[in-house]
Amino acid sequence: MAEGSIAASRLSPTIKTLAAHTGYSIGTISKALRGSPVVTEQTREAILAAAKELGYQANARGMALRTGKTYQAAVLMPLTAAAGYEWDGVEYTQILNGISQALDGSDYQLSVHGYRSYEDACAVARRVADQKLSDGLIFSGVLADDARIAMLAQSGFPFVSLGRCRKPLTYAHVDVDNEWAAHAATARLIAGGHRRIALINAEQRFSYALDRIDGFVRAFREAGLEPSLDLVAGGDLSTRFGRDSTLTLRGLPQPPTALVCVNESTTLGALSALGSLGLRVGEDVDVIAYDDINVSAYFSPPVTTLYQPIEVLGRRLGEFLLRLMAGEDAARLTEVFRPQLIARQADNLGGRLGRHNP
Amino acid sequence: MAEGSIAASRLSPTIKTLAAHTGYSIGTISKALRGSPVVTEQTREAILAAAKELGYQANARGMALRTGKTYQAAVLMPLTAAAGYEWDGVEYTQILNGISQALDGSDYQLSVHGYRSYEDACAVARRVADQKLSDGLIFSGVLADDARIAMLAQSGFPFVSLGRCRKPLTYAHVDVDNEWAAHAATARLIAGGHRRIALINAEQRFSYALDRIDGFVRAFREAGLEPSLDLVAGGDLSTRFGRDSTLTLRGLPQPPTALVCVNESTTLGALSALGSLGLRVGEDVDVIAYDDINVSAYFSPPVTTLYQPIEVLGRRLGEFLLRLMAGEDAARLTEVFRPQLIARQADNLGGRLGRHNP
DNA sequence: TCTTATAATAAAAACGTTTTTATTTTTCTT
DNA sequence: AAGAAAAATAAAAACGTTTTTATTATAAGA
Repeated sequence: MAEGSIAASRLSPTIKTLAAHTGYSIGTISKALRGSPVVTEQTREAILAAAKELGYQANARGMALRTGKTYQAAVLMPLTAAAGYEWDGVEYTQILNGISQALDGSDYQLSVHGYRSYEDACAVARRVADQKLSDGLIFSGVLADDARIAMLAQSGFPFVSLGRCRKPLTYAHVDVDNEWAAHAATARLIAGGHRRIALINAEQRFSYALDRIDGFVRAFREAGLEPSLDLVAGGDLSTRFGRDSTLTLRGLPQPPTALVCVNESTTLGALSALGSLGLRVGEDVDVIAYDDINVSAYFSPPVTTLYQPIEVLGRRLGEFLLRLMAGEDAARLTEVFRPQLIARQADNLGGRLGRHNP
Repeated sequence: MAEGSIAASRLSPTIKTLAAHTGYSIGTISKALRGSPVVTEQTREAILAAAKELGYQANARGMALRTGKTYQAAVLMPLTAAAGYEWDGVEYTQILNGISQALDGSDYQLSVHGYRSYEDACAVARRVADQKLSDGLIFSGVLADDARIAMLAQSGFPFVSLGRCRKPLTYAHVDVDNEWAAHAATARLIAGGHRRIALINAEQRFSYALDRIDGFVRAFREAGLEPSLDLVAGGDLSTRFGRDSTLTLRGLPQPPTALVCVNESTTLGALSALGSLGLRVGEDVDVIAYDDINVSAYFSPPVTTLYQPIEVLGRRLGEFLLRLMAGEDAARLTEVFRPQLIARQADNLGGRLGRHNP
């Protein structure tokens, strides 16, 4: 008998197998499995026992067809195949890591949709929502005025964004307090005596790039100084960009004495540039980096960072999406993280400051 | 009339909508859409036109239920949430990138399944295959004797592995010629005069770790030398491991004068360790790194690497999986890539070698 | 004890496809 | 021009669920 049921379960058991095995109808089986109160406790137990014995697992496609749900949680992932940009998006592993952890144990599978440009991302988001390719969506790289947020918020499709746009819309999101972080880094360098401070930043269409400039400017203003806005470089956040922009900035008549780098990729490029210029971090130039994959400690020398493990944000993204899909109100599903300052350098050039600033 | 059809397509059109619109039966519609030869060219055209007009997109769940296919391509992704290991798996973004590119335009969606240990990976692989959660599977981190390969090859479930096991099985795979790469790096250092060479390697249960030791040993043997096997360190490939093992090795009575690092993460750790020991790359110690995300050029100083963009492997993984799922023979779907040597250092300590080797 | 309400379960319909079988229409033979 | 063969299409069944509706068994009320 045991062998019989094992043989029968060769091709995985369906609700019909359970029906045949228990004598109940498939409708009753379904209700018992879903925990409907109309079925007797005794019946449910018998069905659950049979399900366990046969190793029954509900067929996701059958459920999906009937309920209209997909049991998929989609993530938009930037694809950058261009040579020299291989570092771009290294943090995505950690984002997916976090989301995957959050989804673990839920009924949802994680599916990844690549995109190659912002326009592409919008098109993919629209397709996912229109065709109901998933029950919810997560994406990052939010613009100041982001069409995805506008579109999805209006259509009511569940989504959580990593980053906030600058429109007064209500939507679930997770973000880093970039204004605060840029302010903290800049203020620290100003306190160390720096006046010519560079900000190696993202392109200004990105919301977080603007946030960082805001914080950068505020730090100067609070110190009663004019911000060195001519030293704000905007670009893709590749290692190459970090290197090139650092070289360019250091070539100016009044070069920066300190750098604020907004991710680890640009930091690596900046350090590479400083190295090839023969400048030593902590002596000739100070660097403060933003770090989300805990890599700055291994640079030589280790640099001061604002550290916020992005995997934590990923986990929260996943949590929020699950809660959103379960019907929770998007307005309550928002969180902004403040990174932690990890001081590894004095940030005052060991006191030798003042050469460029009388 | 136009407004009517647009209004009707509010909730996406199904095959029934097309039937009503064209007057044909749903069976004929289906056949026309699938390109069956039994339907008249004229009919097909009419149906295709209607499909286009209404913006018809086949419902994946309906197809999946009927055909038993899932239209999902699954990837197993290692999750390492432990602090200090955030760099672990940075290359996964590029792997997913490549796979995603390959899948682009196909009917398959990319789904990601996380795992936390080898045992977990086996369990997930089994679940994916048993429950038909996807039509095919891609995974990496292959062991010398890998249960996933054995299991999947036997069951006939389509899969492509990134890496080869050491059992004589037939299965689709993509790999780097690790034996060749380790040999190339080691031979180059030997030619530079080095005799005490360290290999910062993965744990020896991994197939590629053994491959690298093979190449390492072969280089010594070909030079008529005894391999410095006491300088082979095995561990997780984290930055921390790279740092710690370098510190340990350099503390030996006869420390290595050169390091071969098997990925960029360990390289960063090793360079960090050398920096804090006050040793300069290219003067006190030579380093050759294996690099798959093109980052070594930005280290200070840039190190010589064996470069193989992993995104290319990812793309091939995706291609192979598609072809496998289309029925192609696994035996023909294998490719081994030889990385490119990018010389950025002399690798002979600028000639000052010989101190440790009389 | 006989209705009647209620609880428990069974049966049927539906989700959107593909595929098999049945029917109608057309074309070819003679 | 009638019948048979072939072609084209329609109808029905099936995939595995959930949900609605129908039926049966039980309990309550008089």
